[in-house]
Amino acid sequence: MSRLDSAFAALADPTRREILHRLSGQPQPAGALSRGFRMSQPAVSRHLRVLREVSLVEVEEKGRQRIYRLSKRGIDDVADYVEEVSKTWQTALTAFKRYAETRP
Amino acid sequence: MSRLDSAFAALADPTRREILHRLSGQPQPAGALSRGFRMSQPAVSRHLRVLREVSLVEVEEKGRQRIYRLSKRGIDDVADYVEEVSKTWQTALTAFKRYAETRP
DNA sequence: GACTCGTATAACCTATCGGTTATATAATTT
DNA sequence: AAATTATATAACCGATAGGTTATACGAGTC
Repeated sequence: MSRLDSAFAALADPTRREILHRLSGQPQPAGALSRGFRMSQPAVSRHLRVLREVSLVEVEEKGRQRIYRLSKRGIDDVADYVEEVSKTWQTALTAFKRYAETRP
Repeated sequence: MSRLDSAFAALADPTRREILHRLSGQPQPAGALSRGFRMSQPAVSRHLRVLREVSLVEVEEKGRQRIYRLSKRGIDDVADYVEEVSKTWQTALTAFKRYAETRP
C-alpha cells in the first residue's frame, strides 16, 4: 500500500477525521480524546495508531500520557497531492467544458 | 457512510485513482479502460461502479458502450472539502508554530 | 513494593473489500 | 433469429477493517 493509499484510507474514517479536527484545536492526550467518543478506549487507540502510521499525527511522551498533535509532514503530503490533483482536474474540467460547448 | 467517507474510500484505491487519472485525459468506454489493467473486466467494472456511486464519474450510454468521464459534481465535492480542511490545517499549523516559538 | 492510572496490544468476531469465474442482458452484426 | 460484442451482475473466497473484552506495561502514588 502506497503512502497515498494509506493516507486516503486513514481519512476515509469519520472517527479519524473527527480526531484530526479536534487536534486542530489543540494537542491532547490520548485519554482526553478517547473519552470524547462513544466507543471503547482501545478502539480510539487503534485509530490513533493508524493516524500515526501515516504521519498525520505525532506523539510526545509526557510521563504516562501520550500527547497527540497534528503532524506537519503528513499534512504537507496530503496538501501536495491535493494540489497536484487539483491541477489535473482543472485540466480535465477545461476539456470537459470544451466538450460540452461543442455539443449544445 | 457519509458522502465524504465514500469519496475518500473511493480515492484510497490505486486502481480507482488511476482510472480517474486516465479519464482526466479523455472520456473513454469501459472496455478501453478495463483493457488497460491487468485484472479481469468485472473487477474494473466494479471499480467503475464505486466511482459512479460517489459521483466521481458519469456515464453516457452510447449503443452498447458506456462512455465514462469525470463528474464535475464529485470533483467539486472533494475540492470543497479539501479547501475547508486546508483552512483548518492552516490554522492548526499557525498555532503549532506559535507553540514551537514559545518553546525554543 | 503494592496500587492505580494512562495507554497500548492481543485475541476474537463480523462486515466489507477486491479479486476471481460464470452468467445475464442489451445492442449489433451476420 | 442466431451469433457476437460490450458491459454488468451474481456467487464465491481470502484478506482487511473496525469494533469488543481481556490483558500487559510503564509511570506515578501510597
